[in-house]
Amino acid sequence: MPTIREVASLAGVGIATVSRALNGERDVSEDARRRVLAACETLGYRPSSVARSLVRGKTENVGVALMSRHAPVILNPFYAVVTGGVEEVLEANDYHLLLSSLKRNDDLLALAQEGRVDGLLVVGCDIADEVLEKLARTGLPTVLVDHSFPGLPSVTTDHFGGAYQATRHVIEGGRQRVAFVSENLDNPNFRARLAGFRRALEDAGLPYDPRLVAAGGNAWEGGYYAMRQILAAAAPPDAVVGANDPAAISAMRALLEAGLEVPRDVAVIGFDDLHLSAQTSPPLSSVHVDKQGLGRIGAELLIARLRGERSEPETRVLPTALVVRGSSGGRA
Amino acid sequence: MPTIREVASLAGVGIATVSRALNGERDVSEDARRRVLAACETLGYRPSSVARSLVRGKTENVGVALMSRHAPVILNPFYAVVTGGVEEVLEANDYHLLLSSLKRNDDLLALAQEGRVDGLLVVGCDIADEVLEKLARTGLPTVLVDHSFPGLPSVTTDHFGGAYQATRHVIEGGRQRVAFVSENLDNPNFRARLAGFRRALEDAGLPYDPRLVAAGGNAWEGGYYAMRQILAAAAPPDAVVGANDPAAISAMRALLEAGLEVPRDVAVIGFDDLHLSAQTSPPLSSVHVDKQGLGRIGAELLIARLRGERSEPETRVLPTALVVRGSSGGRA
DNA sequence: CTGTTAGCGCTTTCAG
DNA sequence: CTGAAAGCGCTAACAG
Repeated sequence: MPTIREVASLAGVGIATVSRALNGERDVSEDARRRVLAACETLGYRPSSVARSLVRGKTENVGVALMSRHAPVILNPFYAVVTGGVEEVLEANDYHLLLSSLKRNDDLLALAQEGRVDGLLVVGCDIADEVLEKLARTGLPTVLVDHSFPGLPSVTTDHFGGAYQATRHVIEGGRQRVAFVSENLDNPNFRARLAGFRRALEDAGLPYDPRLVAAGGNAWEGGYYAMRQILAAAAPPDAVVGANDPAAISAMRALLEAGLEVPRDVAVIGFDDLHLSAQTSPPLSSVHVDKQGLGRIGAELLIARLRGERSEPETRVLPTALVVRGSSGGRA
Repeated sequence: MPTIREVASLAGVGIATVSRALNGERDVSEDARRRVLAACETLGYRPSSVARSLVRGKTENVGVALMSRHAPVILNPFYAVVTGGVEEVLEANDYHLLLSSLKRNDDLLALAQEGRVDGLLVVGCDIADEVLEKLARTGLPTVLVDHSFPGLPSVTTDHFGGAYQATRHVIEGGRQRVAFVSENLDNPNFRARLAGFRRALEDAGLPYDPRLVAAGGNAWEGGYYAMRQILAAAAPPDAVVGANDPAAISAMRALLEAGLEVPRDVAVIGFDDLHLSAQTSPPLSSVHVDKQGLGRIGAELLIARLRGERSEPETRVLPTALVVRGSSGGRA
């Protein structure tokens, strides 16, 4: 790899002039600039981004850290779309995207402190608060996506409101025994969704029956097992709200196996509105989450911060939208 | 951010000792190492990866360049899975993944020459040969994924063989008028698939009718338009081979609209075996492509090269597998 | 307008 | 075993 010195000597100028010519400053004679450019061309020279980063103190890299138990993370249809939104904005702003799937909490701090990136987008809510605390203290510009934490800017979804919408929707369709299935009930986002579900029940004057709420494990099949638990514990519900689409979809399977028909016997609605949800039969109703917007806005927030335009932690909550398809239709 | 100098003075040693202690060399007294580690801890120090990269001449970053007309590229279900495979291997080998979606051919060369990455995985076959030529000349360790080019190591799929399998499959099912629908016929991979299709026809003693081959544009709906073209130009085929799954799926829609039933009237089979293909109704038969394997093996090839273990360009062709589902079933 | 110089933070000889 | 010193390739004052 040629260096700036070789370019300088070939062009017959000093290295500072090469630097100036390449960085588009105007204090360079047309003649010198031409010679420099020509030398770069023949040598195939490009300034080393590493050397440049060292002296300028910034890398133009943004880290996207997705923590998940399911690796590789990019295969998760939710996060893949979020990442797509991030990608779009970073690219438009000439930042490079460093994709990092964190196996251990420690990896995040290492990434934040080794100076490989100018800022960090932390996606998902599987990060321990204690790590977030330390992360905030590093001072590295950071934005949380799909998660929030005091002291850190973030962009999230209106989980409570979305679940409220979904639940009210099935109730308005005439359902009275509404169940809630989830992969787990620890995830803060799922908890918020459950809270919205309960509030909707309450507002409709419907009783809350704990036997109609279950978690079946952190996997695609979680909803299936949750549904079976519910079916085993009580009389079948006439509606099911899934904490997310996979939970709802796999719950449908359990319903089917139990001889229940969707939506005739049981209305089903999911949450997230993944692309694949429209493909099930019957097509799954869902609560639309602006996944790309999450990524896009997260990246925008971070970039504003990198440019020094913003400082105080800012929180953005994206609204949801009810998407009614066949699975939550009225009774036959 | 603390520097090595601060750590050194806090620990009461020279910076060289700090460096040695942190890089696990043994020429450091237990006592000194302990003091250094303690100092790092209290200061929250991590060596700057940028400075380290500059002196060591490597970044531990690997670039993944996906060129596509469809941005953001990660939303493409094929490449997303390929990237997942890459991610898995890079992470296991402590490389960071720099995701780069190239808008212009020029971006690739810039990425290759600015020293931000130690090696490059170029995914997809939308890169101009002339750019690949230049890329090879940069000397940066590079592996092509899902594409090949003389002089560059690569990992690809047996497109010809896969299409041959698919076509023979429908012929063995008793079909005689087999069509081929694609997004375009310029993409070298699609051309290879078309060639496999033709060979299968030939080997079965079936005539090749150009009116049964069409391209409908580079979009999800490409297969739909291609199918309509074919339906308009000739008597309906009794089987359709899609150059990829999206083409096959959208072709099914055109068939349906024309009053043809799948698979009774027309057998349909795709190529790639995307996750979503199993969800259509009837579920789409397809030629399975080991997408994760493409990414995984590409990354392995690159890493071997970065470690200096390999040198001569090596080409790997991954086999395909026929996946029979409902769409290519026998006539009713 | 231009060249010289001093680092950016680290690793790595090279003498102690 | 350890510290001083020399860069890695570049940018940014600072004098011409």
